[in-house]
Amino acid sequence: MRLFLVDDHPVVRAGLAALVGGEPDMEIVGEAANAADALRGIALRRPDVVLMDLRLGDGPDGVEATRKVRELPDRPQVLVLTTYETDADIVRAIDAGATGYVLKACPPDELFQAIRTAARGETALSPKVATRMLRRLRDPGPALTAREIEILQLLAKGAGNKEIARTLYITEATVKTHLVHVYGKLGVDTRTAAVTAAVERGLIRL
Amino acid sequence: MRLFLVDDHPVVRAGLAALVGGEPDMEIVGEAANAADALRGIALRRPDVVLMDLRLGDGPDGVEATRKVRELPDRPQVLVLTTYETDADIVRAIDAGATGYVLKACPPDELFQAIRTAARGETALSPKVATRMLRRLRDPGPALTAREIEILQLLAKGAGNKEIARTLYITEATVKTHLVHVYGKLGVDTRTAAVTAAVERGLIRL
DNA sequence: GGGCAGGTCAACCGATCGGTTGATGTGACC
DNA sequence: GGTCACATCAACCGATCGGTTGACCTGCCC
Repeated sequence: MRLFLVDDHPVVRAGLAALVGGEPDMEIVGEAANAADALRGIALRRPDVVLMDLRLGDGPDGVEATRKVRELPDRPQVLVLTTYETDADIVRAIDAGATGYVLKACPPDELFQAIRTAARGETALSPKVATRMLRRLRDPGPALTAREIEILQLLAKGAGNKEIARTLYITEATVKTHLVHVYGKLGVDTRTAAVTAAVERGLIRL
Repeated sequence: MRLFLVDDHPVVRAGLAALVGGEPDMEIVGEAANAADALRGIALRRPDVVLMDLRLGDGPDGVEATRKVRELPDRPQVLVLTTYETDADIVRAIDAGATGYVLKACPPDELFQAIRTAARGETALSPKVATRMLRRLRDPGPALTAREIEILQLLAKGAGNKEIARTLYITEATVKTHLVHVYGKLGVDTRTAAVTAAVERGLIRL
């Protein structure tokens, strides 16, 4: 099994290399610390599975990188290996074509299993992640619209309704309507609480 | 040089072990994934330097662990090794008795240097961290009071002025006065913007 | 064609917020 | 003793926000 590592932390790359070194059926054929290097390296080394971090320091993030990797001719499997477990991160990664999603905090055996599962093209999720996804399925929750997210992002910047209206080329009345919907969906009743709730759920980033 | 690792990510612990394994003057005498195990292990193994992550999953965080480690009879040096680089994290760690502060994203050589520096009891800072600290020195910035931080935390929960007043046993007028000060210090003019600014500067956590 | 969800807008109200000025009391520091 | 930072409170104003009701249009699915 040929693996390619994408992570901006040298320590993590060394750790994966060390752990994988103990598995006879796995081999690391390359690594990269950012999206651009990763694309080049993956096209060249043609790994079976790419282990991808979501935060990559400067430049495009892991989600973008995943999307591009999945557009390569070989379509290598991408297993996201990251620290974060917000719904939005998970959904965005899967949506970008990731085959699985594993947390760095998971025990090594779980990671190895996930890599083997991903190599077969099957979906591999950390138990914690799987639990989270199932909870989402049982309770789909609010599901904000794209417009509402847009409003939230401006809200987080501290913009007033008037400013939001100007920015989005709509009237203040419309902004207020959207806000009422957002409050309802997030179960809050002030703009500030809406922002923190949205951040905690991974709907927006600061 | 006897090292002890404290990090909740098995991958990171493996990475540090692998990297340090290449340095003849270093030896890992123990590791732990949480504060309680760390305290026990460190008291037992008596390392020269403790590599400490700030986020440790459940239980007390790295700052608390650092404080307790520094209260042990041997007073081992603590080198904080983490992903985060907000001013508040750095200051809290140093304040808790950390000898140095290094980012996981740094190249291995930098890390080794920092470990050796810390072992001598001298302060070791990542260049990125050092730059940040110097900027803070040149431009001390706002420096919010404890009371103002308290207000900010309630603000982040979406509390209105009336609720903040009730919670802190002061009048609404006083809350407004504090808020005016906070706005001025953070360079914003709405409560929502104050919250995001405070989060970005690491003054409060969500 | 008939829903239905999403987006847009209007008018209105009371409550809250942002900003101001001015004041008092308390510690710390020199 | 003076001064300075911090925290506390009051009264006032205009602007903004939260909440409501009702309306129209579009695109989509059945």
